[in-house]
Amino acid sequence: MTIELYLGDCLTVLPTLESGIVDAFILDPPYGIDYQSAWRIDRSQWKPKIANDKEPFLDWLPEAYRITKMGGALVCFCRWDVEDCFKLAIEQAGYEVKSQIIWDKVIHGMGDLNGSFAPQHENMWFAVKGDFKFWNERPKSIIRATRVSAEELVHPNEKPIPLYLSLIDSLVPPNGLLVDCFLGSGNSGKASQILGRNFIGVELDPCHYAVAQRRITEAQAQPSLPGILIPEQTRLF
Amino acid sequence: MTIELYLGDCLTVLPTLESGIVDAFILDPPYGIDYQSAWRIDRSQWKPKIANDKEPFLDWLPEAYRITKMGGALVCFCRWDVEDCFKLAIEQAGYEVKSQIIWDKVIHGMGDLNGSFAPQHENMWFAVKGDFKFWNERPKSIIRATRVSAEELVHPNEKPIPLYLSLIDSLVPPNGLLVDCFLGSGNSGKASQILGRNFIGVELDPCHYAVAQRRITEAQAQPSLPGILIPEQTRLF
DNA sequence: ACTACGGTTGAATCCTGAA
DNA sequence: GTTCAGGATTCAACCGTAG
Repeated sequence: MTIELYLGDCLTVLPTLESGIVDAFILDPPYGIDYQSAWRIDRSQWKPKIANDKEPFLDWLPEAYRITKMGGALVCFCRWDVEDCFKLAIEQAGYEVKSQIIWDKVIHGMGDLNGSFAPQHENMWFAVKGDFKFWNERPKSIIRATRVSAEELVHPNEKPIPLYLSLIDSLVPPNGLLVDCFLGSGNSGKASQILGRNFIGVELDPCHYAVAQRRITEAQAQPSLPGILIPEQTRLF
Repeated sequence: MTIELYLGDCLTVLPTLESGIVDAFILDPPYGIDYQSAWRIDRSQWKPKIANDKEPFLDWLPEAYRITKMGGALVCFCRWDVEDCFKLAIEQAGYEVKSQIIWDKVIHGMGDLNGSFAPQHENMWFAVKGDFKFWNERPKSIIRATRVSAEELVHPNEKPIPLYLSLIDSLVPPNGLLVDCFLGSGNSGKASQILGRNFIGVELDPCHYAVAQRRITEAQAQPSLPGILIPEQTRLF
């Protein structure tokens, strides 16, 4: 098993990688950043309501597609209010979107307290290049995993390790290669290491990179991990 | 409490209603996927297709918006692969989309067995007209409710009563008015009756209308109802 | 009252071959 | 070429019945 970490911009790192080598991308790109996008897209087709003229960052998609192998996959986190433009961009890069995956965060967030449902989920698009088959069991479209608690949080949009464990176990076969070019907290890499999959990670921010590198390379003996939640049933009405 | 049921097209019934009287719409329009339910070898057991289901049906939205009161709400079911055009149409009618609600069906469906996550959820858009406030508790964005069992199923895409109970309880205050102009099985009306909210229902198909009418007006003494599921926690990894 | 067990089903999707 | 009908397929949850 190999783990490679790069400090740098994915737009410069991805082009250095060979075509058709990646079994799966699992990543969590910025939902809205100040960036002058080179992405050519018919804006009349989507109406992202992103504050401060910020835009979803999508320019990495064509390179990601290039280095994905035939039969490989992509999982891209996105919030419900920007998911339509992510979906369009993923399709325009060449992928076929096959499923919407729901991360059930178990513990809800805040948002508009009076006029919106308490946000207890986040979305992912599952897309494939060519003829994808699950190497093992077929997973389900809802994955329950408790949010990382505020105290342990090292990155503002950190996703929990059990969530990554579930996704990686479904999508990356043994000896397969996982790539995350928005490493953030490094949890994708840590989960990849736990499951023994090959991993390439890229992170732009030196602070986040240092934290991620420490976490991924730190002692491999892991204590008990918090789990994916299998719900049981109780009556309410 | 009043319950009014109309046999007819919502495009002709809605215009006869007064403006600004509706607290909430909760409805389940044709998705536009031309789905054949319960595909089985024994053709006599096939459930009927949905009428007018070649394309998402959206023309009712402007009239729905007109008769919604300021501070009123709309919940519209849709599937993940058609939700973007529903969202756009809801916004174009004048509503503000505030939340994506996930119905966790507990039991997954079939779909592409090799290359898609087993579909275990359906989506709803929650949208408001003007300044909406929950009259009671703030609900969460994921609602778990087991699919209607096959024997009781009277409509191919019947949604379970506990799901409606949860939504109505959140969105329609006591003495408020709920409207569903795609009545189908009539479960929205039945749930409304159980909770004592005023209700207006419209259904185009005479067969579905007859069944819905019988169910809604039948003896009000209800036995114990199956429940919304509150998941508990189990470790997997 | 509880457990065990068999039967049934799904707002699917792909593929093949006919029309 | 293109549309359409029909057959094959998974698996966890649920129901009813039997013990």
